[in-house]
Amino acid sequence: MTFISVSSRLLSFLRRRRIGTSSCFQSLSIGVVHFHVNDNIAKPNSIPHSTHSIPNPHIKLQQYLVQKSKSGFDNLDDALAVFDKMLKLRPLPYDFHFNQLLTVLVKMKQYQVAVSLFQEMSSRKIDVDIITFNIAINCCCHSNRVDYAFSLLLSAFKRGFVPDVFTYTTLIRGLLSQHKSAEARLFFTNLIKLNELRPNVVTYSTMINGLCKTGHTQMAIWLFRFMGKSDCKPNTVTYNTVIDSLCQHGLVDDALILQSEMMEKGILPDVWTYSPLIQVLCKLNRWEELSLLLKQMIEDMNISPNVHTFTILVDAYAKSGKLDDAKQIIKIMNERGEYPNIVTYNSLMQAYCSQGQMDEALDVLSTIKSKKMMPNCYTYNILLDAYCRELKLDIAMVLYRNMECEGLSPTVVTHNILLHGLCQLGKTMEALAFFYKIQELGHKPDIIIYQTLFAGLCKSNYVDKALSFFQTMECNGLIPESKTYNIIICGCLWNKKYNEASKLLHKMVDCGFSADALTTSLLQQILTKVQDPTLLAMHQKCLQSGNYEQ
DNA sequence: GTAGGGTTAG
Repeated sequence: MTFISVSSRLLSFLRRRRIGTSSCFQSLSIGVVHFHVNDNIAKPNSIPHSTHSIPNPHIKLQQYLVQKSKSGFDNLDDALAVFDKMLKLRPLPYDFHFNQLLTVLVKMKQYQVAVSLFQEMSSRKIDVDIITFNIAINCCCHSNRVDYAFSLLLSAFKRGFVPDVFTYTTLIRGLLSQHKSAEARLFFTNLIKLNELRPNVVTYSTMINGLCKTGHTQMAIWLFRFMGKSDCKPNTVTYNTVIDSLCQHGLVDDALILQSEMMEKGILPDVWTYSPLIQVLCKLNRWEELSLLLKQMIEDMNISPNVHTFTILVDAYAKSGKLDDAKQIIKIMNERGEYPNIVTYNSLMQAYCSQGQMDEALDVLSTIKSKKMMPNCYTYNILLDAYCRELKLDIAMVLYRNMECEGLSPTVVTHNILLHGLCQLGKTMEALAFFYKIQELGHKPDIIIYQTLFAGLCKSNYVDKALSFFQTMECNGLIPESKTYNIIICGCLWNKKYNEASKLLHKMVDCGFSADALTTSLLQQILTKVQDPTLLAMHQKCLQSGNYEQ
């Protein structure tokens, strides 16, 4: 069942409810209670007022589940065995016992298993409540089955349950996580209009986060400001979400203003408030402000950086060539018990690689292994890239084969690094063979792989081949970017193929690309060879907009 | 029982 069909049915369901069908829901609700009373199997269906009325096996079960909700199950089989035992228990455990078990599975991220148990419970007509439905709906959303989540919502309606703010917030998050932001917005506003939902701080924060993540930052900020004027004020999570989004968009000053604002309002920042701010200040080389912010965080607010925060610092120092500072951070991490993880070590490794200190980089690999950590694809890609840049393709290839021995599947990034390495060495035919080979292995080339291939082919004067692959790429549904055009136009000019270059520039214009500095320069070169009024107009437009580099 | 949870590679 698709979302659209479920969604439209749902909204009509809600509308019907607004037009005086509340009695229908009431009777449905009574029907559910009636079902419990007359059922042959003795099944308690609501939480008893005191523990005196809970049968002894249920008390033991509850104690066991409370313990498991803290520690989790060692493995899935144990959880399933408990479920089987619960099914055999007479009288049957209460709905909240089943909810407890499902919640443990959620904590173990066993979403699909939880949904299966929910289905099993439904088929055995075991009593559930709206919380059970909410857990199942949440699990569907986490498994990217928002369509099934909506069909569960319909089932809940049909069984007389009244969805609550948890149900709707979960579904909104599900839609947003599936990039269905338009549907989420419509769902959210319609529910409010129909008085079905009174959003709480989690609902608003969920919407704001989803809007930020789907590129609707302005709308997210509008909603955030709307919240500020409403009865439901933003909390730390809400502020963190917006601050993070502003940082992602490079709007660090706005983010810093928001961080001051939250403190003035008495909303305490946490480590997650500071991490994106730290990251963006590092990126912009605003070291003095960074040091003030770190001082505020650690000394004034008494917030300790976590592994994530420290890793941001290691990476920033590494990228700025401040290798000693990066090493110092690692030392502090070890002293404070915030031990470096694979990401931290990868950043450190990159620092050594960028300085050409390959022996030290390999030492980091040994450290990773000695600490019983598993190198990941990033680890190998960093090393492979460094060796390729040093034109040591043989070593890179050995490492590439090593990846598979360690159970790591090379990614499209790995293949691009090697393809680039082959092209750099002028081994164009080997590069082409490698390009075919990765496809035979089932890897789909992306736009960057194609760009590497085009650059390699053009460099070796195989521009016709590059043009032919350009068509193949488009047939495969990949949309060229302005960089893609620039590479291939540059190749055409290099090979004196002015008409082909001109055609590509026309195509760029037709596709709505505006010329950047490189395109403008290429355009100028073509105009010295080809008389073309359209390109001339384009070039003049570029010069007027100041989009030109010598 | 619902939100954030973002760090590393081409």
